[in-house]
Amino acid sequence: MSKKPYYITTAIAYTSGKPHIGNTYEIVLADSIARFKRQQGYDVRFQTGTDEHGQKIELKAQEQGITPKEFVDNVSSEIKRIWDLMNTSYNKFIRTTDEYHEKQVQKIFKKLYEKGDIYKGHYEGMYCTPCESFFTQSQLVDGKCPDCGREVQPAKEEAYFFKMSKYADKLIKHIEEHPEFIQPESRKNEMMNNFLKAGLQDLCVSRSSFKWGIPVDFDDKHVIYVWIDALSNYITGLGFDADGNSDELYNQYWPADLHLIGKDILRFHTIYWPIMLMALDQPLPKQIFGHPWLLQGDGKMSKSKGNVIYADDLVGFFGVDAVRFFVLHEMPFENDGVITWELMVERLNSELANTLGNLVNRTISMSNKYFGGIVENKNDDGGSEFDEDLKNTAVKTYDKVAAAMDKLKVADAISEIFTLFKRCNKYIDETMPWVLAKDEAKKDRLATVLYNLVEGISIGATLLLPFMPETGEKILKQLGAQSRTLEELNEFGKYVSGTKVTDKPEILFARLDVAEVMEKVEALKGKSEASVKYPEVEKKQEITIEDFDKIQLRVGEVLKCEPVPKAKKLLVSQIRVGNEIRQIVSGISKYYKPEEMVGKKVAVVTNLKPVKLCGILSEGMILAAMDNEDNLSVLTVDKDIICGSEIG
RNA sequence: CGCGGGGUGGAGCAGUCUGGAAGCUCGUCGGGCUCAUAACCCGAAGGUCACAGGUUCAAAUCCUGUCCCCGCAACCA
Repeated sequence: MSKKPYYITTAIAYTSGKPHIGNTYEIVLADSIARFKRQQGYDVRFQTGTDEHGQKIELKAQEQGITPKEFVDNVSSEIKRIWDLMNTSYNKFIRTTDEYHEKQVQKIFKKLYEKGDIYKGHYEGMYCTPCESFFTQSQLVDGKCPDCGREVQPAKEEAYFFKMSKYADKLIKHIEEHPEFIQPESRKNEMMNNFLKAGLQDLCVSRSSFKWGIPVDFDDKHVIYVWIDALSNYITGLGFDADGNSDELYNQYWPADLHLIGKDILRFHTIYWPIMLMALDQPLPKQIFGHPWLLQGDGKMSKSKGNVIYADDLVGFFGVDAVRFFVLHEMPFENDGVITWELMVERLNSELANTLGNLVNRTISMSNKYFGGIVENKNDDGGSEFDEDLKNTAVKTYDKVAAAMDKLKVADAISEIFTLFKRCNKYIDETMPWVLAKDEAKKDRLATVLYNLVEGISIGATLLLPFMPETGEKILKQLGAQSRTLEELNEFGKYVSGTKVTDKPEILFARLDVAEVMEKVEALKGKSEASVKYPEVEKKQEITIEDFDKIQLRVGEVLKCEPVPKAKKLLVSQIRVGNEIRQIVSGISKYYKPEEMVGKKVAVVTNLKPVKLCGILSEGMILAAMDNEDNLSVLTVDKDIICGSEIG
């Protein structure tokens, strides 16, 4: 009897930097699903990897003075290290710089080109020659290059386009006929209404503005842009061949059962990717789940805010399984979840240490104390109804977990398991083993109570394996329980009567003190801050004193300042510069209240070409300094000096 | 009228699609117990489900409008 295949993938991680806990969440989620499916008897293939091309990487490598390949080798192995640290059971770690992948991507590109689905066209826009970049009209700043401020010329660049519209109707039909295709369902409507029904534009699938990518083999001025390169990983990782000589693996596992991705890239996976597959005459994946994000307490995590939480740090404090538990349990199905150190500690203490750890510990201690560790089923229910209730809960847990997992509600699945552990704790209070122990006549009853407990915990621990593999194993080992199949979880009493539990129960999760943890976290933060302190000073082109002299700087006094209606970031100031009064708009409302600005003597650029911002004329610029942590300070003069004075 | 998410006991969230006694975790208070990691079990207090209208026998849930918060986009000269 051959097992049913189940192919699950995560998005491949972009190798621009170290992944934070939000990125790590995805792989853990996928891993728990993969492990659960294996437990259910599926032949699971689980693929993850790294997406390693693109301009951003080219630039970062350049900054560090290494080749792009060296750069991505470093980051990719770091990502892999963290995936391994999280104890994830992927079968395949693909890198988009792997040779077989690159070769197939070229073939796919060529095939689609020959078929006519990809055609050579032109990307039109305004071009800045020194920056080698295209901009749309709306991106231009004052009609000039937004990066360097130089003149731009209207230009056309050759590029390849994918005829998306050709397949749009077919895709719409597919989505409508397969309600499970896009999950959660609310996202489906978003995709349909915003993109598909509005009409698909042809997608630009090549670039010639940078080199770090897979070259188009029949036109080497171009590299293949991220869509075709990255998305193809799901099939190239199985040995797909565009000419029809695919590996056995491909036939076995494709189409994928589940693409697990972040909600931000749902569009690419539910529109571009299916269309690519249609163009290749390949079946579509069965389901795509755009999971929500894991956010840090004070807003979205970002390196510049210095509030990034990394998986390694968390694991260092709490251990792998506690972190797995946290991200899986705390992440709701549709809305973004929040992670803070305090919350982490709270969960660890209440659920893991108190409910679970303590339960295992007290059960084993009692077995040792009363029966020298031997757990025997004497089938003495003592005439109580508690046994029945406990058994019922235990036996039904698997079905509840499975039902939740079918809907990808991993958090709910875990909650179900903990409901069982809580039921076990309650059972102890109901049956009061310590009272039974005082009565020799109730020895069989006592034995039965402990047996029921051990059996209940065994069932829970087995169910826990996909989510917290190490913990599940540890518990089963401490109990001396044999591994069992899922069918055997629907039956109470599979624990072998007469087994001896460990005589030295190990603490599974130690309680932590929030204050102490926070102290250590602060220390950790301090350390990393000290080492990354100063911002990099990028080298701009050298200028002469004459160039500098072109800029006219003056001291100006803010007479009046108010917010710009309809604009979030802008303040408009009336500034006296010598004998004239200028109106200047600045994007500083996040940092200064209008009344704070009034009276300040600030540095002003007075010969900038006036522009309109949100409909308001701005005649100059107030100079301000800004750091990486989102602090901004306007430059003021340090002695009282008359406004209009020249700066230079 | 840019796009989207959200406002539910002190905190964090579920419930909203498919109306039908307001639920979970933490915290607080009271009690029980002592096998255990000061843990476990029971009970209580605490909510006009942002606000205002509407539909309905019945609204946290459906409809309309308003206010507030948070992302993204756009202006950051």
